[in-house]
Amino acid sequence: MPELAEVEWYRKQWNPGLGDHIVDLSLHARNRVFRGTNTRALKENLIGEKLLRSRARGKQTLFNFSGDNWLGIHFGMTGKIRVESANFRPDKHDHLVLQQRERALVFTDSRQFGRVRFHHAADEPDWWKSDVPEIISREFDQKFVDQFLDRHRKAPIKAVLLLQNGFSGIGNWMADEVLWRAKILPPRRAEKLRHRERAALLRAAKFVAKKSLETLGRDYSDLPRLWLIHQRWKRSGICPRHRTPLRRATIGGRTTAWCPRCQR
DNA sequence: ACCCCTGTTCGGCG
DNA sequence: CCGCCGAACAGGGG
Repeated sequence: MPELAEVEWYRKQWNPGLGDHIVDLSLHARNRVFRGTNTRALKENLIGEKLLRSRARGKQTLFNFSGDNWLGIHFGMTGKIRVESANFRPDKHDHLVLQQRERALVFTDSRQFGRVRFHHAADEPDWWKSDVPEIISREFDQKFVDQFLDRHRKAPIKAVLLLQNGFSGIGNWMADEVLWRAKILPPRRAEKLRHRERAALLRAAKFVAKKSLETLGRDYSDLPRLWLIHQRWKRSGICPRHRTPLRRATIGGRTTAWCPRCQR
């Protein structure tokens, strides 16, 4: 599921455990989600510590524990986190369980495209440090978008929207939503976009990010009825504006849906 | 059985 | 060297 708003919602799922100690922890070190991670250090350091706070940025999350401990979770395609009761027994795809006295904090990922990282130091981990502005921030402005499009001028705009160095937290459905709202045809090369279209792209990206965070990100309630997302995976999806049948093709390696009448 | 998938990385190739 | 693109990763669902 996870694009920025869904990631924000997932992040909050562990909130019931804020302020409580980790009394035990289970994981399988060989699982792919722990690639590159020192799982022994993770286990030895985290047990006995308290979950203090968490953050989401783009598709990444960072959980901060007492004793200078940091846990980073990326959800990939199928990762998710949730809370279970204290007597929870992990199933096959429950790769990490942080046991607290009153509950279990669980990370699940059937396909294991996600990733769990660990860092033990006073400072934030290097892999969390980033200069990429969040889409809803003031730093994500026309100048930033224009420069990013110029750096990827030969790529289809759909593919550019999926690059996390520029459009942090945008994934496949959000990219289609943004292009539909900005009325831009997904296969067009970034260099072909006019000033007016670049401005529309910026506006649409901010709008979709903000509105998604206010609905999905807050309590997983429904996105506005007239958004493209409700149509894009239907066999005969239609444009929410005027019911024109949507078109579909693979662009930037991903299935893409668009309205041939609205988007030029 | 076969095809699809809201993500990322890597190697080939132009 | 740069950058685009398809394959690979791995499993579940239609």
